Amino acid sequence: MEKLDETDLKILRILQHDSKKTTKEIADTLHLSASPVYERIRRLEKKGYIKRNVALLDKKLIGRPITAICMVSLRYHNEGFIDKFDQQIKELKEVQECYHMAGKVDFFLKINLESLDAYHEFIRSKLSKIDNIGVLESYFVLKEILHTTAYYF
Amino acid sequence: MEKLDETDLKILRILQHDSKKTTKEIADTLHLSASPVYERIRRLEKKGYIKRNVALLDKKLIGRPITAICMVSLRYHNEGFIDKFDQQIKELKEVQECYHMAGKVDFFLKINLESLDAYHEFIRSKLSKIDNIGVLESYFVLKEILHTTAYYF
DNA sequence: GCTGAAATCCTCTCGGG
DNA sequence: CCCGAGAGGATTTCAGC
Repeated sequence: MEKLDETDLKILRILQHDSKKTTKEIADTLHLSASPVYERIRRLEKKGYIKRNVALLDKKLIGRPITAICMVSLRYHNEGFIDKFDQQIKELKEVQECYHMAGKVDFFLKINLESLDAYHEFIRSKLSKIDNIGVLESYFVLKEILHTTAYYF
Repeated sequence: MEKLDETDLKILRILQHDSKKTTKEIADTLHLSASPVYERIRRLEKKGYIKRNVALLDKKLIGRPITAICMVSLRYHNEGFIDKFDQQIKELKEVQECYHMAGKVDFFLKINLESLDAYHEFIRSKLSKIDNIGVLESYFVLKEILHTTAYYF
């Protein structure tokens, strides 16, 4: 698939907001029959445009109300050290997002936990155990103003 | 629903990783028949534990490869000003996440765009048009180390 | 709350334009 | 690329335990 046409884009826009829409429903809004929509979705999945389908949960209801943003700078910046940091971060299930950044801060982390106590314990027993961390700054989310997984395109 | 039992939790853990799993598949792994799994999922949706089901797209393939983290501090902090900021941010489709923070930084924003030029234009023509912004600092994502919507529970 | 069966709807395939 | 039809499954409901 070299390029997506407008129909593909429309399908992606629908599915990134509601992946439970049936092919028939989508077909109806696009004035098509089910088969081409079905085939297109399958192609979009196969080619990686759609990475996965997930349920988004309510973090407060499931008992993980605390979100922290953590800014980390490494002490040493050789390739080996950065790769090792990557690996170690991926082991930490509490980390939802981790980005390697350009600039004076090396990494942004988004961490989700059940309480502030748990955060304290997380920093103490897990994050600070990772070698090579120079600076570590934590910020706490007071309120989620906006949170979507959809892209604007 | 006052409290979730272990079966509910297992269902949520499965669905937040793959919402396309059929009730039958889930029922098999939990050694149940399809009906109770079906009923539980419906209850979990109705009660808000499951907020929505979405397709996660590949941002590079759909042409939105640039992610920026933006830290914003307001000049004035009255209630009215904060609410107004919330409202104005929600209008900006390029903003995927916005958190009101505790500490010297007031807001974290995650912004997704097609290019650095588009980011420049976004700041110039949209973000900086919002009243009351005091400090605005941008960071760019070099590499996404980890990005999941699943919670660890 | 669970099971099993039955009805309905959707998914998925395929012949044809 | 699309349509339409048909077989096989999944969803959804419900009586019974």
